[in-house]
Amino acid sequence: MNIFKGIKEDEIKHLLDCTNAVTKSFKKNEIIIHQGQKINSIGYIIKGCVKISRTNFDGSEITVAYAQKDETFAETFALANKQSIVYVTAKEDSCISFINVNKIISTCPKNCTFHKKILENLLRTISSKNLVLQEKIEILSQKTLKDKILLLLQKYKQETNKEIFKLPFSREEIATYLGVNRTALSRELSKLKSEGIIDFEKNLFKIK
Amino acid sequence: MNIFKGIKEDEIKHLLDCTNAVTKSFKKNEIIIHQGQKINSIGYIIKGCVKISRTNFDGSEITVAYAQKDETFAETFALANKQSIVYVTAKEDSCISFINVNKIISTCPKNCTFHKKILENLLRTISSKNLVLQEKIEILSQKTLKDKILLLLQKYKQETNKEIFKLPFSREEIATYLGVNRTALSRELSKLKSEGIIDFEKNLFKIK
DNA sequence: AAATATCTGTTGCACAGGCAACGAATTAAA
DNA sequence: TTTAATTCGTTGCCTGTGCAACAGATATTT
Repeated sequence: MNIFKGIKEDEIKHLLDCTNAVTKSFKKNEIIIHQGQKINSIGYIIKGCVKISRTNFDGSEITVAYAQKDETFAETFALANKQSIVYVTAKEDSCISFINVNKIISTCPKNCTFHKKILENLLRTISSKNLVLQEKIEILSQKTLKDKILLLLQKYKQETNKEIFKLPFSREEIATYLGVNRTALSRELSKLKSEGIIDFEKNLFKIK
Repeated sequence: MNIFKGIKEDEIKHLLDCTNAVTKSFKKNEIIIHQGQKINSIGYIIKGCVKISRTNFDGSEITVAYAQKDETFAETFALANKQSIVYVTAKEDSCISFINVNKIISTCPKNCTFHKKILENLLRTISSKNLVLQEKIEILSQKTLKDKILLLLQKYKQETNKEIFKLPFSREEIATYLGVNRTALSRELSKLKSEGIIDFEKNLFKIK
């Protein structure tokens, strides 16, 4: 699901026109949205991959999510016309279209027939983000690190639907996502491996 | 914000009609939505208060959120036409209208002018739920129980905008929400009190 | 190739917090 | 009022995990 699903190429172009969408390029590690920045446009990833995170009050970083090509971000703040509580950085060289959300919601002056479709897509997009957040909450709610790891792996296994699946994150990133210490993660992974519960080699994992 | 915001009483009635909404009553502690139940309607709370939670794979309970009068729940599952991964129970005697979400999205056959308004409201509702979930993630991402408690209290203080504010939850409920052990919560609360960082009496709290 | 930086795993130590057992206080039921 | 049930706080014990320090592996730069 993405906001342009079911909409033809030329209609997408038309839409980007009639909403005065602005497209920008960002280098790897460049900040796309700053924490505290007032937002009125959603970001649509034309090319690349971004990280959505926030600074904890103790200064540490909390990873909220990752988003890739064809996905959107900052919908929530754009809809509320609020300041962003997260910052968004380019994980690799990326290209982003910023689409004014009010122009999506309001009736198109040119009376585009696909406006309604976009609105419905936006609804479904935000809705599915909700599910993603709930999954993260489920993982974070696990009492032990062992359970957090296993749940995360299970979800990835389901997603990829493969016996051996790849986690596209560094150990540090996984630890941050789980909200735990990196070395504790390494220790627990090794333990799970020695217990024969999982197996892994670099970023390839397997649950037995 | 709720899905009927800005819509007149008689139009709401009209809408409930033209979407064939069904209204049901539930006793305290009665289950409104079961885990695994196929959902195609959103729940709109006419009266009462509900708890949204889920069963962890170890059998323990994870509280997702609470919802009150005029608020909605299960939008996410209804939109995806999916099975619910949460169950919803009445915290007190409640009255719920179930509104078929497809009838909200599709153009109204009677051509209601407020249909568009509802759709926009629904969008904003789901969007703001997103924020609520993110706040919970922020709390759960705190490394220590102390930080979790303080962040929770700060958020409630902000919400109520009062020096002394009430947490409408039992200790057990707070602990479940934070994903920690109840006695550990009590211990930490007492410690924070003795350190002079907070003060509390039953459910009334104060941050110094 | 050599030098440097980044990533990952290992281990010792300390302590936060889970769990069990208990008692006191409060509320509900008989 | 008495009894039972629920809620809340306290404490001892023990395990899980954060942290620091380090080493080896891998990737990047010069």
